[in-house]
Amino acid sequence: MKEKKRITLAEIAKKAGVSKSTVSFILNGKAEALRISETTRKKVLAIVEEYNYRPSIHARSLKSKRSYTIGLVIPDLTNLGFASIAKELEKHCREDGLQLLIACSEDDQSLEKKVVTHLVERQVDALIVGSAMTNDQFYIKLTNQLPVIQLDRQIGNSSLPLVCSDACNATADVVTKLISNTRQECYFFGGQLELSPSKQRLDGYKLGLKRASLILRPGWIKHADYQPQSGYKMMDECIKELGRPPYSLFTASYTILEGVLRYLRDHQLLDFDIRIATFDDYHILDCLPIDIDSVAQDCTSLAYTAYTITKNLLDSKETSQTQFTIPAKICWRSR
Amino acid sequence: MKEKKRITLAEIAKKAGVSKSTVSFILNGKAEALRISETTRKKVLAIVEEYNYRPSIHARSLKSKRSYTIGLVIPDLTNLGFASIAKELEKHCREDGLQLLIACSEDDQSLEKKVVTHLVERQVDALIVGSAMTNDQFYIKLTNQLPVIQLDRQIGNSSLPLVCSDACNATADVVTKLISNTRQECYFFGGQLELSPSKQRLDGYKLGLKRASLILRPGWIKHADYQPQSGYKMMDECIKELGRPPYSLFTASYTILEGVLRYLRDHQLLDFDIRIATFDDYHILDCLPIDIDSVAQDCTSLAYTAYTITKNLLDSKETSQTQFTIPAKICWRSR
DNA sequence: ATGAAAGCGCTAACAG
DNA sequence: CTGTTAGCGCTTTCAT
Repeated sequence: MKEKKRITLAEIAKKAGVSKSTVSFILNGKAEALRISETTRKKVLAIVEEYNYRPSIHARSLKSKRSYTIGLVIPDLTNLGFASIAKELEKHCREDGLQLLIACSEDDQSLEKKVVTHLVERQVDALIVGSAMTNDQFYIKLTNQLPVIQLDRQIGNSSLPLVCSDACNATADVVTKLISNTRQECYFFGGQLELSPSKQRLDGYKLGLKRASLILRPGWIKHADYQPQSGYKMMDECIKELGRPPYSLFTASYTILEGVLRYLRDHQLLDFDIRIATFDDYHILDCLPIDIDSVAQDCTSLAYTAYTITKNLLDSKETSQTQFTIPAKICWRSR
Repeated sequence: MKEKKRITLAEIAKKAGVSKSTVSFILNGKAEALRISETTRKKVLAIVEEYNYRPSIHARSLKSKRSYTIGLVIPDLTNLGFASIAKELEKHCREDGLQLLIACSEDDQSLEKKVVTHLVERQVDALIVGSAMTNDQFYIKLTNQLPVIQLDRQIGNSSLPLVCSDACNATADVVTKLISNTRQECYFFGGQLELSPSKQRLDGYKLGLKRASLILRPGWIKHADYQPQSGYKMMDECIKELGRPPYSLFTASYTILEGVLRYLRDHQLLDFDIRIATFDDYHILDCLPIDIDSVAQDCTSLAYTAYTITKNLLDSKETSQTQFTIPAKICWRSR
């Protein structure tokens, strides 16, 4: 590996017959502010072009105290929603010459602290987090070093900048529809209640019941985590309690739904007349024997909004609003 | 944002009453090589600890010509297989104090070049690519700057280091089983033939036919790309040709399978007695009315192997073998 | 309108 | 065994 040494600013300056600062100014768009002659500018740019010069990001970072990177911490890259968001953010960053650093927390608070610390040591200029924390104190402390933006999940009722979906209303709509089919029973299988999206989905469910004038019965709401196995187990419990599958059911995530479906399949209940709706949309829902309405988050918009806030904060543009709610879409499939 | 200035090497050295180099050596594990006294070492480490000193990665990079980052280029982060690999790689990197930089190419060759160029400008120490190229010339050129490792896809028959699944054998097994159920017909729906995994899957299919002593009929093999719509379309064509769904079918990816399933659903054919097997494993396959055998790549092992090769190349440990084939697993579901 | 020069924080060769 | 010192490539203030 013969390190093909890249050309440096100094060499460009020499070739152009000007000083390093001149080149630097031109490259950083400070040419007119300093009234550098058009001639010099053109000449320098030509040489830069010719030698395909690229400034060293590290030298620049060292000097300017910025790393031109943004950290993204999410629970899990294999979760389609977070992966979509990551992909969008990466694109926006790249288009602006930034680099996105992605790290996963596995929804483990201590691992989350660890990966965040790593990113901070890497001098990320800003941090976007889908946090598993229940307290924003850790992030508040970071706040005097860099902007921290909450994505998809609110930590407690933290006042840090936030972008998340309006899960409540869409969930309520879907649940109301679920009930409207003359079913006087509707279960809810959810994940960890400590996570803000869980609360919202539950609130939406309750609102849906209310709108359908259905009174919540004890036992209808089950909570575990977002693993498929948990969905399986909740279904098992539920059936043990009822002696049959519930007439209708809202699952608070696709993963929980998977567990439920697997249960139904394992027990040959896919034909049973059960109505299901779920949070999260996946293409495969179009292919199932059961028609499942779903709430789809607008990942593109979540990512775009989070990115915009981050940029504004980095440029320390004063933004009055820092908490954003993105409407969720509903994919209707039920008749 | 009052930039809480972090403490520097120089300050640590002063506090410890030693020189910068001493501290640097101690921190870089070169203490014993230089026989630095245990006393000094302890003292320095104590101070480092006390002030929670962290070296500036940028200063270090500037000096040492390494960025302590590895670039990963994949077609799409929302593809579960690639996301799993990315997640594993990120973990390995983090544990070694490296940072993984992830970028998506969207399977677009010119975008791929662009993102690679970005990563190279960021001075990544190595590059792991799931490439959409058909010619390795672009990467060969990079090779004199940094190690390039092919992941999951081989570019042409490039001799660059490579880690990929043994798709052929597992596919053959699954196809043989598919046919064994006394069906004398077996279709294949695949993606872009230019991509090496496509070829392998096709080879596996042919091998499977041969093992089952079934002669390939013209028209059985269809190729488009890996989009669900393509699966839908291929199914449509197929049914138009046959006047009924095929008796058995191998889909070369989960996405193609989705398209097929959607077609079947849209046309109320889910009950038709069709046998399907697919490449890629997803939990949801356990929940479908059709029992679909699937070939599952071992992402953990793919990632681990790729990472190990990369590390060896970075430490320029001579490794004789640079091309690795990871066995794929089969998830049997059919009776 | 342009240049000189002082670092940013670290590594490593060289000198003691 | 430890200290001195010269950069790495860039930004930016201050001169000219």
